[in-house]
Amino acid sequence: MTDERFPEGTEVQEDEILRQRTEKLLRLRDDEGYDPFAHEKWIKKHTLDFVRENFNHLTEDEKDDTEIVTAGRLMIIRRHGKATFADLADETSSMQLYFQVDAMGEEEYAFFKKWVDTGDMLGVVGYPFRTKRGELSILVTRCVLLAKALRPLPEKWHGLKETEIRYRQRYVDLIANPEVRETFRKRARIVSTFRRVLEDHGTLEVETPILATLAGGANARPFQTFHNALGINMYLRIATELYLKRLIVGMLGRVYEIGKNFRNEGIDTMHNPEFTSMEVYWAYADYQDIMDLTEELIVASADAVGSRDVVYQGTPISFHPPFRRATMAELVREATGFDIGGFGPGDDEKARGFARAKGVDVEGGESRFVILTKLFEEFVEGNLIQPTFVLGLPTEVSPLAKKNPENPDFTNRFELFINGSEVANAFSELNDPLDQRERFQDQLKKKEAGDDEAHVFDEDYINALEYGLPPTGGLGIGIDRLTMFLTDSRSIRDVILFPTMRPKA
RNA sequence: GGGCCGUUAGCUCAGUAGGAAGAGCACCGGACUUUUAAUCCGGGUGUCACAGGUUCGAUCCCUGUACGGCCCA
Repeated sequence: MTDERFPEGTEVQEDEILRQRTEKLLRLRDDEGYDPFAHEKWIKKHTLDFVRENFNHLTEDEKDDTEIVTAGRLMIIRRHGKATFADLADETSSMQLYFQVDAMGEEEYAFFKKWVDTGDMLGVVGYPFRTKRGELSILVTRCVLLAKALRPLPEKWHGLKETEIRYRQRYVDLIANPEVRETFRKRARIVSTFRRVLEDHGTLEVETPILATLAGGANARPFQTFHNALGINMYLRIATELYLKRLIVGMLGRVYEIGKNFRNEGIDTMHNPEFTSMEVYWAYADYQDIMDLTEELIVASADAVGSRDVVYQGTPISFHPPFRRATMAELVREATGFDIGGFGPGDDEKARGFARAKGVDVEGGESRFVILTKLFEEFVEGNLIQPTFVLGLPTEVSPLAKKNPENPDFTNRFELFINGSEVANAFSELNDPLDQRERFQDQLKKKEAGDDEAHVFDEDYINALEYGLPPTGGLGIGIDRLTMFLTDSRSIRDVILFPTMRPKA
């Protein structure tokens, strides 16, 4: 259906409010010669927060002579004939506006009354005052329609709840739910806290390829794509690790990268196919130094968004250092009675039997170290509610970590768990190129045995190690998950502005 | 991948043991110069997610599909 008053090709929506508002916009242009979309800028001198902070001293019925020039979105209008109250919201706050024919003049007030609707973007000039009822307000002397809203705002009292619309049309969610804006501000504060702490430690921010011919550095299936000009398959990175360590070989000393990784796996409340991680590598440091750094980053983030005492979905979580530190072997022994120390090289089947007896799914070829890891995942992980460093992960599941010289079956590695989820992973980096080659070969065997999440063999990375990687400590932290816990967000989608969604239709 | 739940007006939600689809807010028209979920008078704006089936008749019952949510793997 088309209408000759709409530009060629414009589809007139069936929605009644959209149609009315669009017609109103066209009448505004035709009848008044006023185009709200013609404005290029507005000199906004004051935020609503500024007004609130600086004129809070005003008492009932008191007005200040400071001229305020501000702007924002009109959220709600209360019309009373020749006077109108409205709530204006901007990026900092919101404030009541008072439009009065005496203060604005007949013509200007009539224009406002006839053409301005909720949702519109409005430039406002006026004076701060406090109403008889005690509400700090702006007495408007002039208002300028800066952009017209053709679609109605969601319900003023209940807001927008429908998760599907909230995620797909985040802009509506952000308009309707100010607490969502606050969550993303907190996320930004966490990220900038990371940058500040890392740079205070002399760490250089770098950028490494997202698009590469190999996707290494983690156990995960990558997204595949194709480069037309080169005629080759390429992958989206699953981790930044191997590139960053090449930079340590290249004598950059301390480097970090904050950016997106992509893993081709399922979506749930803890996983989004693209997520943000921070990885950092320090030359000459070991995993103990990195544990201290991890604690510092997380405590500073908690401070930045509010408090070290957090309640996550009803569960109190304390971010007061030091965090608990325990080895995987200890934790599994406490939880299940499985003592890895009692299982020798020939005891893999015995270990599998133990796991089967505990009801764990066992395929048949697992080593006692894989069984230890499975028991950890099954019986320990979910109970680590308070921040806990889990140390001493088996070498077999840590192909990039340096072995513990006292017990080479285990590595100098830790993972940090919060609320039962892995938030950080760190280790003393394996820098022996001969050992690294063997580890990659083990991974290759796993891949050939059908594990399509096994690490890829990266020959150039070995080449880099052959030039000499100094002893190095490295860390990866999942920014999204940390943000969830620090903002009491139930789903990872609540801390990602535009989460991955299946297209409609 | 499996199980459970959801999808009704722009938004938040009712509803029908199967008989012409409802409320509040929003929106439209009118009144109103201190309201703040303003109030008062008048107006319902809908492909009941989609496609089949059962039935005289389906938003409701059945099957399938799509999208979303939660739990599990």
